[in-house]
Amino acid sequence: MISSVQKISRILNCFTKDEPALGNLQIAEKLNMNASTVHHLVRTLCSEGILIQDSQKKYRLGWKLLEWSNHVMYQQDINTEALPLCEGLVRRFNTTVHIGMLDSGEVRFVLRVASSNSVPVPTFIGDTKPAYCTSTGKVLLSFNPSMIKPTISRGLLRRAPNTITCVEKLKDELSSIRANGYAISNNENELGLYGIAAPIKSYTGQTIAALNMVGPVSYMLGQDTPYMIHHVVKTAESISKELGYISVL
Amino acid sequence: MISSVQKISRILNCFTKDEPALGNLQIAEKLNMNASTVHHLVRTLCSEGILIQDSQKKYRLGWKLLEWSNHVMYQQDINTEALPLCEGLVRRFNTTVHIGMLDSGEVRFVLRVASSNSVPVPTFIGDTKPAYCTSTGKVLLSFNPSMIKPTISRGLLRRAPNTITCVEKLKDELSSIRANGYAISNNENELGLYGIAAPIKSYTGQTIAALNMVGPVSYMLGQDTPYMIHHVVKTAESISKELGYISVL
DNA sequence: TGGTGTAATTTCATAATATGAAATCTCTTA
DNA sequence: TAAGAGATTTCATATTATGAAATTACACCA
Repeated sequence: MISSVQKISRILNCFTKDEPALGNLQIAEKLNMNASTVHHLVRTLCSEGILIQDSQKKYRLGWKLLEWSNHVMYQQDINTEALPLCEGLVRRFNTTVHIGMLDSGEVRFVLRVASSNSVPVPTFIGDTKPAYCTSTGKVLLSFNPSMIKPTISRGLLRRAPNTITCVEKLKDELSSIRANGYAISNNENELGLYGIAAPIKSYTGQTIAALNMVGPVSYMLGQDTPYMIHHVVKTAESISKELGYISVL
Repeated sequence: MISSVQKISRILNCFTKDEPALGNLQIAEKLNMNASTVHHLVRTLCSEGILIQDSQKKYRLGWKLLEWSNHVMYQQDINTEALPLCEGLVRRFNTTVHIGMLDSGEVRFVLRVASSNSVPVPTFIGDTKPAYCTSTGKVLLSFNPSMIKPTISRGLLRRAPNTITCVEKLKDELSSIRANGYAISNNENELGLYGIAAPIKSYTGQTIAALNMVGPVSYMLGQDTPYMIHHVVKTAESISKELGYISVL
């Protein structure tokens, strides 16, 4: 049994950066659904502003999604408080900056800031990545120890040359991250990427999110890395100070 | 007959800035729907990431909406190209800046930039306002003459002391806006607000959106208004140059 | 510890809505 | 202007959503 919610979700998922506009038949084919069924759904989605139909009769994601996304709680706070600080980092280092949160034992990216100068990095808002082999995830785990066991129990698969696949080594790594106040990931999740992450804390002291800056290994190591780390940590601290409290995820 | 799309849309619309978290019964009451019906929908919405359930069992808008909103076509381009320029305006003048597009004869705001220093202005992304009595709308109308007639035919209601309610006067106003390259709205739509708007054009020369800067009348007239206008126009031109082409709405 | 109240969640027979094959419309291209 | 491709509509039927009532979960308090 497939519910209407799932059908709608699938339809909206058809639209991507590479295919921002789709015709009725294109959607129906992609989803292996009947064209008239899709048509009914798509028409109603249009009438709600969730899709719009452009001049070539292709459908596109609509303004209603913008409206809703602006009410997503953490997004509100992040836009007001964290965005300008993240943009500062991007400008200073020509990198890509993310904010990630733990979601069911994985890292979910809720903010991404890059510019046309940023060294390109393939990440997307809403994506998840494993927690044990990303700088963001390791920060979140080290400051949320209750999540360590469930993460480990799913297994530590090798994903890149330096992935930590030994439970004991991971625990040691998380301890030193907790001690240092930041995490590094160098070729641990994706070949060629180097990330720095630091905790963002609420007023209760709980680490609710992590600030992350990524770039190609060669680029990042060609910079003054300690200086970068210092700025990531300081920025995360500023965000923590400003954010106050977020209760979600 | 009420479709599943509408039901879902209504549920998501329940979540606002003021009520970012709602329980099952709260939603059911608001919508006058059966609690178990709402529950079924809400559960599936959670499993798709469209809602999330927080630690107090309240539901909130979820990360999936962020993901989709990032694929909304104009949002992509606007975030990359226009956002930094808008932020520059906000910083320089301590105002609130919008980008609006024509949508079925009304102005739909697709971007809003403000800061904690901005003089507060009550506007929201996704909102619509009448075209004939807002600076943004007047710019869009004056550069898209085919929309003038349908707008007028809905009537020109007085909404504030200076609303233009005479068709001839509006046509004159639109001509001079076309000649000047910018529009002013002073107490025309909302009491106490003063707006400046300038056209954003695609490479075809078509005006596809308008840049708008608003503030309280007293604040705006206390500044160097011509200087502000100059900057709004210049910024809109820069965005036009960068944006290239947007085909939606 | 147990009792009470509130809200979330589940169940399942029934009511209501979604489905899809085929017909029709609407462009675009030759 | 004819042919083709895709969008759109129709309507009898299949499928899914609905909601009253039962159950569970949990917080608060004596």
